[in-house]
Amino acid sequence: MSNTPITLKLLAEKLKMSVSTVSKALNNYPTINEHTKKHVQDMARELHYMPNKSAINLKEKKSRVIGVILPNLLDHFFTRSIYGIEQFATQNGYHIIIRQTNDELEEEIQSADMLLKSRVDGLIVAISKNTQDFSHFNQFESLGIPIVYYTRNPSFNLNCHKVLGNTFKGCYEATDLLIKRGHRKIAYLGGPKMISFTHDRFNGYINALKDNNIPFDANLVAYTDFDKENTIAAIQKLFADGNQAPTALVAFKELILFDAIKYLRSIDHPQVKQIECIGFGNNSFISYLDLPPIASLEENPESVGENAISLLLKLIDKEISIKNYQKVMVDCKLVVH
Amino acid sequence: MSNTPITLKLLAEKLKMSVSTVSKALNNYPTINEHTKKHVQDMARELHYMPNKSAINLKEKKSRVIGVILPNLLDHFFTRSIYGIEQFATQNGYHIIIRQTNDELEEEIQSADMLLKSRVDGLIVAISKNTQDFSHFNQFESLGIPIVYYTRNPSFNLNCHKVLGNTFKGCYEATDLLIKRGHRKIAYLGGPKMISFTHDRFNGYINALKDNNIPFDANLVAYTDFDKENTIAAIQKLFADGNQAPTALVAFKELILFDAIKYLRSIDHPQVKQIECIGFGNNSFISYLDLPPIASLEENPESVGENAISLLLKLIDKEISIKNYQKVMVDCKLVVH
DNA sequence: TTGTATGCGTTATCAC
DNA sequence: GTGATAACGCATACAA
Repeated sequence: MSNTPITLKLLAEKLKMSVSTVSKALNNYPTINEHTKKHVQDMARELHYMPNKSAINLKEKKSRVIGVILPNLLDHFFTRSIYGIEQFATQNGYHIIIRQTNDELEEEIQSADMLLKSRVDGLIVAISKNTQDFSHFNQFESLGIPIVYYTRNPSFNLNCHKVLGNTFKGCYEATDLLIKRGHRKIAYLGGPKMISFTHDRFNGYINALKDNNIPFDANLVAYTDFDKENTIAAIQKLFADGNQAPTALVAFKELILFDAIKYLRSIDHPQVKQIECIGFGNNSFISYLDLPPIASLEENPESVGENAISLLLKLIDKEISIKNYQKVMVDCKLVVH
Repeated sequence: MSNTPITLKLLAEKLKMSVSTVSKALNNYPTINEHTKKHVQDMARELHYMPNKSAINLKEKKSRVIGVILPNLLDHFFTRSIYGIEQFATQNGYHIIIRQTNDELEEEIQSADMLLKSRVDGLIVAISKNTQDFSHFNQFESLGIPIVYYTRNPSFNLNCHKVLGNTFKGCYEATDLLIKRGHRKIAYLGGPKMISFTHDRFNGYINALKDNNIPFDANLVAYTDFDKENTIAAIQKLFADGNQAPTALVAFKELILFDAIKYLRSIDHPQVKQIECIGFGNNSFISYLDLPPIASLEENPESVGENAISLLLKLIDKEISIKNYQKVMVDCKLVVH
């Protein structure tokens, strides 16, 4: 029933002080007497005073809203990353607006436009699989609104802030494990070439082969994206030559492996039960699969998200200069099932 | 570079009008001349004028923030429902704060507290599996902050606004389909008894049996929650008597079926490949399973979420009186795989 | 039909 | 150390 929220003015009246003194006391101004400070703060706690965010934002000319652009919330990686972002944002008095692009550049552009109009204080972006042109993000930079790119990194080294998984290391360890288990024909199933899915992971794969003196075979490499047809085409390519067919697979995403195995079973591939797989994801559904990957690369999406927003808030607060481009790497973990 | 956002004042200066006229023109006040209106609106569009949300919220004494309390974002149902909520909220100028309770009452209470302090304009809640006492939500009601309960409904008929899936109908159709496929011993695997998981679904099951003249057998009913151990215990109970073991399963959640099948395989149950299952969920991972459910009950979570926030906004805007308790049902759809 | 003045809750710049 | 006052951007009661 006491439905008038308590304001500074009310607090001041109760305390028989001026609004400005109360404000300063609550904000720990050095010029305020310690005794008054305590008095004010006690009363504020007692009356459950909560500052009005809208008033502060108006005063500070901030929206306290962060925009997050990502391809898809049905991908567990992004859902989990949102969890990390949301937690950290809330703790720091920010809200987030999530926009899904369905991995389409066109929708990414629209999302950027919408978020610009929403006056976001900063942007966290996982680019779409075909984002090559970044001009739709220029307007943010020119307004001094910082952007942190996360998970997905433009292949060409754009000058930007980024938070990425250490997929090189992850892919190296996965490949190494498969080699240690006796595999020699290990295929690599890479993702969309435009983004970081490719380079770091591929290099990890290559380096593990090299360090174990296994010659690289270009026939054991294929690329796909998130479309099942492309994955099947890639698998067909890898298994085209029955004699040279791989005995193990490393994939840029675990989901791809599920499709791969499903396809190999559908064509009754004789070796399907022997093939060992590892991919990025560590999906909890693995435990229900008949032929599960032998290990997973846990990407710690919550941590990636948290690092992204943590960096973004530092940029917003100008603790880090917007031109001082940062690159943060988050480790993957090889989980053997 | 033009980093001073355009305000009403600037607009008024350019137009050589007063701020209030401009404001009224943009808000389509009837007292404003049509010609001036058009003039103002054209100029606003041209200069990309966007009203400052913080100022409006301050003026209107609203936070334009909706709190959403739910058990878990890793459950696809909730992720998808958030999608519906988020879309609708954004379109109407609201933001959402999501709090996960991990299905724990204690965390639910903390979340409610936190959201109250955030001055949310309304609340959307999916209660935890052991929420029986609702006193932590009383403070909202007494401040006139509306609450819509969704998906999970307190068993006892609390006077409240709710948006629920029509699980009765869904369960009826699922059971009916299994009967039509020749099953007579159909087990029902129910969820936590405190919430709506139980009653409506169970009644759907019972009614389908009755309408098909199949006697009800209490041995074919078991209850579990989201813990695997409890699910296994429930399955053990159902399959304790080899001769009377069910040949089909209806479950309150599809995920439960995955655990059930996994367990039955682990004990080499002779009939495991013949058992036909249906549950609520329609998870996309089904296509990777060796022994998938024969059908799924698609709950349309996006629609449930959208209905919840749509109702909530009407309550906030007082289009519906807060005491005029609403109940909205969203249909399920039986999807045969 | 348009303009003037006031206030929403807070912080900051002065003056006392 | 403390208090009056202006300002943030917008909406509206009231005056013209």
